[in-house]
Amino acid sequence: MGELNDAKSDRTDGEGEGDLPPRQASRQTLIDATLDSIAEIGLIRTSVSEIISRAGLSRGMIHLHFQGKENLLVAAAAFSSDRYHKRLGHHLERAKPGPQFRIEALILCDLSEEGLNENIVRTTHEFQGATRAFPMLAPYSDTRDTRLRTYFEQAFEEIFTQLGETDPKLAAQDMTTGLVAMMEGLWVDYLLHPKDFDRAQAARIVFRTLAGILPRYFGLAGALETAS
Amino acid sequence: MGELNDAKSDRTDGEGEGDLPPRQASRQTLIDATLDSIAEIGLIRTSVSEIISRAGLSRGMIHLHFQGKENLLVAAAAFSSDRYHKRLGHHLERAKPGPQFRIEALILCDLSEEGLNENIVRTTHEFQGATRAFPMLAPYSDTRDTRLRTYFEQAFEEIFTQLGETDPKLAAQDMTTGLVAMMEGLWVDYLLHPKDFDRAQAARIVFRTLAGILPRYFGLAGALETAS
DNA sequence: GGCAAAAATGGACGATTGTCCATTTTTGCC
DNA sequence: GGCAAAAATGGACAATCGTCCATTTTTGCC
Repeated sequence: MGELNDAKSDRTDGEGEGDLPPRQASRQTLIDATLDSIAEIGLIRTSVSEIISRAGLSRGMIHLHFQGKENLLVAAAAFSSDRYHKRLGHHLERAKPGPQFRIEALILCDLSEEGLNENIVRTTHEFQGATRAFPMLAPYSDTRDTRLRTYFEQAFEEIFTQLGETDPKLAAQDMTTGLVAMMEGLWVDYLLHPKDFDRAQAARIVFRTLAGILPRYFGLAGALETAS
Repeated sequence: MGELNDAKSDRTDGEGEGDLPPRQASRQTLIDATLDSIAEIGLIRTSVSEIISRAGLSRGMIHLHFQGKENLLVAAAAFSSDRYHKRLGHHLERAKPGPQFRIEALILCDLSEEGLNENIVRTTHEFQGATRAFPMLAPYSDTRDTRLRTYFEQAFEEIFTQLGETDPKLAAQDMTTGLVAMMEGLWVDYLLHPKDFDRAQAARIVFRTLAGILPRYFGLAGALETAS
C-alpha cells in the first residue's frame, strides 16, 4: 500500500523526533545519490562528501534532512526495499490464478530486467553485508527474503495440500528454503558476472528444478496449466 | 618456495618490492587479526588501529610486512581462499569413487561445521562485497565459485554422459549453475540467520532437488550406490 | 660479550571522515 | 514589495583514517 508518498504534514513519522524536515525533493535526491554511490563504488567509499557531490547539494543537507549519515543510509535501504516489494506485488497481481502461477510470477519478476540489474543487485548486496557495521539496516536486508519466502511458502503449501502430502507445511518450508536459496545464489552469480549472466538459462534451471520435484505443476518453460 | 631468510644485503630499499618480508609469525598474526575483525565488525570498520589492537602489535608492523593496509587485505583474502580450497580437496580425496559421491562430498563439505561457520561466511561475504571498492580482492572472491563450479561440472558431465544425454556439457552446466546457486544461497541464509540454520534440513533440501532431476544417482539422504 | 642486522615500536603527519552551525538564499504569505 | 519562515549553503571542528620513519628492542652469529 501507499507508504512514503507526500502526506505533506506527516507528523507522526518515525520515532519521537519533534522537528520534521519537510522538503521532499532534495530528500529524495539525497537518497538517489546515496543508492547510486553505493552501487557504483560500494558502501565503504560512500562518504558524505561523495553523496553531496553526486546530489549536487551542499554539505549541511544531510544533517538537515536526516540528522546524520546513518539515518540517510537507513532511508535509502528502506526506499530500495519498498520499491522491490511494490514490484513483487505488481507481478503477483498480474499472475494467473493458481499457486504455480504465483510462484512463476515471483521467479520471473526476480529475474527480469527491472527486477535484476546491476544497481539493484549491488545495493542489495552492500546493505546485506553492512548489517554487522550498521545493525539498523538489518530489517531491510532481511525483508526481501522474509516477504518473498512468505509468498512462496503459501503457494507451495497449497500445492502440497492438493497433492495430499502428509505434512504440507514442512514440505512447503523445504521447497521454499531451496528455491529462495537458488534465487539468492543466482543474484550473487549475476553480481559477480553481470555480463555472462543468461536470464533465460537461469529461468530454465529454476523451472527444471521445480519440474523435477513437482512435475504436475511445472515444466521446463514455467508453470503448467494442467493442475488437476 | 620457502625463502624466508637470507637476501641479507638487499639494501636498495627503494620503493620497489625488492625487500622480502621475513618474520612469518607476526605476519600470520596480522592476517588472523584482520580476518577476525572483518568477521566481527565488518570490513568497513576494520581499520589499521583495530587490526593492530587485536594483533597486539604496533602500528608500523602493517607497513613493515605488507607495505600498506591494502596488501594486508589481499593477503588475508588469499589465506582464507587457500584454506577453503584445501578443505575442499581434503573432502574430495576421501570421497568414494563415482561422480555422485564427489558431488556429495563437496556439498557436505560446504555444509559442515568446519566449512560453514560464522567466521567463514562473514569474511567471505565481506570480501565478495568489497570487490567494487578493492578490485584486487576480486580473484579470491571469485575462486570459490570457479573452483567449486569446475568440480561439479566435471562430475555432472560424467553422469550425463553415462545417461546418454545428447548434450552432456550443456546439461552439466545447467545443473552446476543451479547447484552452486543453491549452495551460495544457503550460505546467505546461514549468514543472516546463523541460529535458525539447520544443516540437516539444508542437506535434505539439496539432495531432494538432485534426486528430482537425477533419481538414479541421488536420494533424499545423499548419493546412491546404484549407478549402473 | 660485542655488534650488526632484523624485528618491532609508537608517534608525527597530512588527508579525510562525519557533525554541526553561523550565514545566505529562496520561498510563500500579507 | 516587505518580511518572516523555510531551505540551502559551505566552512569550522575534532576525530579518525592510513602512511611513514626515527628510534628502540630483540635476534643471531663471531
